[in-house]
Amino acid sequence: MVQLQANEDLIESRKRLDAYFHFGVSVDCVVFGYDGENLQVLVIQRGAAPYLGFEAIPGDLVHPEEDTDVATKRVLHDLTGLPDIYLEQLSTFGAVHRHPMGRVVTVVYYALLDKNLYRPKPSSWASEAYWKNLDELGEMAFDHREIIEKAISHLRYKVQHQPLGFELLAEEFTLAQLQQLYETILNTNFDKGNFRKKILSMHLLIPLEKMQKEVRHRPARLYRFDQKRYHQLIQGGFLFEV
Amino acid sequence: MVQLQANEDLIESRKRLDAYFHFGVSVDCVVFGYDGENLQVLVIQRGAAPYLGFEAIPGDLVHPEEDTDVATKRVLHDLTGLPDIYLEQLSTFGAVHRHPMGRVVTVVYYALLDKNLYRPKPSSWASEAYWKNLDELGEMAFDHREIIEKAISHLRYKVQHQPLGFELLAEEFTLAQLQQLYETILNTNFDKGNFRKKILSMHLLIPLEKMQKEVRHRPARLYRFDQKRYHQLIQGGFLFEV
DNA sequence: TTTAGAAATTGTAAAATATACTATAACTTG
DNA sequence: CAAGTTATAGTATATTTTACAATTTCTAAA
Repeated sequence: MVQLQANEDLIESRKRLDAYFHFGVSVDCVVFGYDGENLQVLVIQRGAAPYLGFEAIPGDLVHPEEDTDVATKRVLHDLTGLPDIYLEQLSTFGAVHRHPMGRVVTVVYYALLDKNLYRPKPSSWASEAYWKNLDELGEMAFDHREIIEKAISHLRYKVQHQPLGFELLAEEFTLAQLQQLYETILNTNFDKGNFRKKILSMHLLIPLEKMQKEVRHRPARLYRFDQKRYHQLIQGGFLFEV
Repeated sequence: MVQLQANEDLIESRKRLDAYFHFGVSVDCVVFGYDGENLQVLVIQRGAAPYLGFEAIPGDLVHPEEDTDVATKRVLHDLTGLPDIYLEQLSTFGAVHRHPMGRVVTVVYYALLDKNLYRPKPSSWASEAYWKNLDELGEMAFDHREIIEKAISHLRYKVQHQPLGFELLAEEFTLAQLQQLYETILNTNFDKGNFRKKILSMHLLIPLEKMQKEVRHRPARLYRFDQKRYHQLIQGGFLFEV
């Protein structure tokens, strides 16, 4: 095995490279929610420079001694009060002048969640935190508009090949609710009977002995997504497809 | 529209945040090649500290005034002589101690190419540049081993839903070559006749009036991938599936 | 109590695809 | 020309998808 160079050499090299070590790194979170009708994204209003007063997605600089994955959860919690939810990395944006205060490369994560489970509360330098329909987005801070667009197209693609959608629904849901969600995300229509058959044939849903309540028509059966089964199936080469 | 804060305020904020601006950002490239039998990855041997003498994937620090996308092409060219090929961003690795010389967050890109078209030549601080079979990888510099693993599983996934594989073959190829490639990447076997029918039924291949040469048996027809047709089809909601 | 309305759920026949083979064609080399 | 090797075409069956139609089950109004 090859030896690492002695420590003094490293320090020497590092001095030569000092000009390269003036980047900031930030994390930004695109958090998707769903209100039963529209796909939404969590935005904050900035109470600090730059872009004071602008809408933005939750994000902030990474601490010098902090993994980016860890920073994401801290930042999201600090700004919006959301707890430790599952975030997946989307992409990194590294254009030179994307941040007015210096060179900042941002690592973008995204998450999907059931709106009814969490209520965002602004804190730290976020003066507001609320949900916004995708088609009502206006100008935003930095390149956040572009970031959201990329997250949406990623979501559209991914939702067809992986059972992501369930994270946007309550734990117990009807097939019609699931179908409505897919129709919203993918902007299409499915045949009711065929959608049902397709989804049920995957055996990824556990039918419950409970029915929908408070509807003015025949109530539908409630289902729950079978996470464990899904992981078993993909082990065996199963491909999810809507 | 909200006004940006005055410039002096920004400078003041920046001073408070200076501790956050000591990151380095690097780019790393996982370049896949295919020799007709094995899937391979382009590695260099490091001729500079740290990890002097170790194998690594081509990568280096991003310049202060350089987009990450641009840096990738520069770095790959500087180290291996490869020209401006198409690279796609894979993921970003941001663990605190992944680089011994300081905090370096790396943005990883990957590319697929036909080995016969380009011959890597080491330069700059790369003392060697060569192809290596995936199953012959040993210890590598930094977290590059982990990076390659992630790139492989990404490739395996992606190749099933997008016609990526063609970039690993010569421009003109036979159906058997294409099948062999898919079998290698996905580590399965397809029925010859059925694979042929499936692929041809997508109408993504242009049959040429040319035949394979220099084989000791009946020569096969050559095909070319129809990039234009593919883009038309996905516009209309077409889903590629092997 | 009955009935209309609204979905949920089930069923079905035809069309399209996938699968497992078989048969034949076209080339090279001895 | 025969043997070897792979390409290509074909086919019959099983499976899945699709486009509907029919039936069930609830609420709310009559």
